[in-house]
Amino acid sequence: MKQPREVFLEYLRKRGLNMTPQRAAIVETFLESEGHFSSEELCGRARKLDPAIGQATVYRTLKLLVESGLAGALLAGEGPTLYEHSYGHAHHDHLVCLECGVKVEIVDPEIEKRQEELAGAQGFTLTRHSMVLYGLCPACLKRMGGRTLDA
Amino acid sequence: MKQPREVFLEYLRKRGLNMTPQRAAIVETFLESEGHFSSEELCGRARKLDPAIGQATVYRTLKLLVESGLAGALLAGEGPTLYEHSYGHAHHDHLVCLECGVKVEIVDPEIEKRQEELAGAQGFTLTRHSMVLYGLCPACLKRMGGRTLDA
DNA sequence: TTAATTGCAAATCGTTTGCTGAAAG
DNA sequence: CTTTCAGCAAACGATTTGCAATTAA
Repeated sequence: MKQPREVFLEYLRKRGLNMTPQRAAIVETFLESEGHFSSEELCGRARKLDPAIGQATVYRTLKLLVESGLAGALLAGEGPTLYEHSYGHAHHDHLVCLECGVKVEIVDPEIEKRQEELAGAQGFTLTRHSMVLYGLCPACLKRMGGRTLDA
Repeated sequence: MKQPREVFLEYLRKRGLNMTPQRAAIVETFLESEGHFSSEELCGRARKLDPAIGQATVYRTLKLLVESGLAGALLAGEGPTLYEHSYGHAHHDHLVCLECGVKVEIVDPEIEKRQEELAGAQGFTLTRHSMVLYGLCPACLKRMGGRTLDA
């Protein structure tokens, strides 16, 4: 499997785009970041490499990262879009705690298979999907005791 | 099963809120609307009953409709939030065509069950979930022939 | 009378875009 | 040279909010 930087460079080449110090810094920062993070967070981190980097450039580069297949975007209904690594990662869905926001990645071939079947039954060809399960994580469940949830 | 207007009135009462002509017009319009629609669309329709209704009031009333259980909100990653009837409707997920935007509602007890299992395996208690399958509907599939999709 | 409600306009928030100078090939 | 880029600030779209003037109970 090619390494991510190579994938990105190839993507740029294919599109007739250039590598620049800013893009390099952002990609570098992206590759070093773990979990889920927003464009703004990434910008903050990238500025440690180059304080002059603009938020707009980060947005533009994130778009390239997504298109190149290195990054995945989680359109959170609430708040900013979160990004994550997607190169070399199997597709996964998310389990989110409504209290503390912790996110757990889950994979289930059975659900994936059923999704294909359901789509097929309607004559659809699936491209992608998003599934997010919301609830309470074990820690919050314990911490809140039996009280109701209405955050 | 109580009728929706009654449900809404009870909800208002319980919260110490008042019924007003504007709320009545918006609820009425909501109940007559089918499928998925945005706050703005609903506002446009409600103005046929009362042209002075403000967009802000529609947003505020939609929030009440959701809280009362009459409406469900689809946090579309793209564009405005779409609303639909949820009172007396079984939970369902969505199948969306990336080309023409048509939305099909799907229900599958098997997936619902599997979701509970997956969440339980992580110690989570599920409150709700959202699942959206994206792809091409039969019509677009045919219309586009074998061409690639990169809209 | 008294809290709830309205419409408006201004404010937010995340994200995109127009612009002008700078830089990559 | 000729695009492509960068950074900035202004523009955007959806939604929320402050406010002063009504209105419901």
